[in-house]
Amino acid sequence: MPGLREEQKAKREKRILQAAVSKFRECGYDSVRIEDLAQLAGVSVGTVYNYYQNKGDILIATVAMEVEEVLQIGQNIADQPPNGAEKALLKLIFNYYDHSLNYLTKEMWRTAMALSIEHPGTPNGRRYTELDRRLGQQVTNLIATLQGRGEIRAGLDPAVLGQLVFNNLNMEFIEFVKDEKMPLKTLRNRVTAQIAPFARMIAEEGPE
Amino acid sequence: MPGLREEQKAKREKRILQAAVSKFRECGYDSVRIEDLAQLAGVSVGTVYNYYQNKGDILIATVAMEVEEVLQIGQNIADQPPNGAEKALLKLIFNYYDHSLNYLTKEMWRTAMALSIEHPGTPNGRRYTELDRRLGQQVTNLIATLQGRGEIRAGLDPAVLGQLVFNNLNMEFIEFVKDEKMPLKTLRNRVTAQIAPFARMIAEEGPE
DNA sequence: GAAAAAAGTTGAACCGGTTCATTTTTCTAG
DNA sequence: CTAGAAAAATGAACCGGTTCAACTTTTTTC
Repeated sequence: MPGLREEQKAKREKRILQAAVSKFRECGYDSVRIEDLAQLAGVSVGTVYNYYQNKGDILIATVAMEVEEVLQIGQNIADQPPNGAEKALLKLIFNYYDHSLNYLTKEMWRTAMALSIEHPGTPNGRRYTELDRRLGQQVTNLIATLQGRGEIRAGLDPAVLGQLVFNNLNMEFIEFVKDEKMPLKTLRNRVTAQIAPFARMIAEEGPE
Repeated sequence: MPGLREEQKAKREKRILQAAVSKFRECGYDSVRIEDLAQLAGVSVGTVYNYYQNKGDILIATVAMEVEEVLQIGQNIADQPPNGAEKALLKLIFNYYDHSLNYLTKEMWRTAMALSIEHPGTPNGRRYTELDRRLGQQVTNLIATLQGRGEIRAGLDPAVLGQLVFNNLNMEFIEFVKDEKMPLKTLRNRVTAQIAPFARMIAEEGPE
């Protein structure tokens, strides 16, 4: 049997996370105090710290839920991409972008990214970095699939191209969340402007 | 005449910045307290805040000094690049990388980057972003110069290529500072692996 | 089912960045 | 040279994330 203790632990952890998702979205990460979350979840401040190492940890947990979701969808796209390097790459990338604000605000993304850069060795930092790695891997997988189909030049290393594309989509996403006023459409346009010529180049047959 | 007040203000600001550069390098950004800087600079805590908006502001000021220096050197490279897209791009990029740890530690870079992402609207955040923009512009300028020489395909937009290259070198630099153990050599190798094939592609003549 | 052990909860205290009312220093007018 | 104004310095107090010793609840043992 599960045991009373385990049951209550699970319930508390969930309540804290739910309080966080709702409060962070409503009031913004910075202005939400641990005390607010504790109150909403019906526990004490100390208990919050029994379930999460620190404030950032709570945020990363919510970000992880979101990213797991796009990774799931991305899996299908990477496995069965549409024809054409440009179309396939943009489909995968737009999948990431279009879901990015479903549960998270730009401020939450900024904070999560800042955390992973500032404290890369902490569990939170590592967890976010690991999610990034899996996203990058998915891009590489897509490119490998396209190359297997003969839609990308044979001489190019999928891992290198994948990293290049991922670095780019990630950096553009950072610029997107840094600017509260930038609409998704602009992000899509910017990345299209960069990926389109790149896709053409890696798809072309070499000169001779 | 300059006036006693102005003179003392300049002297104090400089002393605070010097205290910061030395303490941040020696003890690490996080573990240095404003009180430590104040003490070393011979002023009170409140006075530090008269000269800098907050702790991050002091860091950005030191980062800015470093970046201004590489921008200076980069100017010459962008104006008179060596022959060959790959060689020219890598020369500019390695100029950035090789100077990056002259005055700053990886921790200082991480904190500055995190700051600019987390608080993009603040003066500090904007200042760092502006430095990034100028670095990116320099890459674009280099590519435009190469294109003018006929070393890069005429059909490609230098601004797009520049952004693509800069996004990549910037992201790889972030990975570099996130990993305390990664040597500069590894960073150079990683970025070379990505820039080399890219340079070949944008230099090639198109198919027909 | 009672006692001891283990696990978990609690909130007051700590810490360091930041603020601001007060005091000190410098400048200006007469 | 002095009084008043302007500018700047000061450090105690504030604030919120984090810690931890004391307390409560659950589980285990006999």
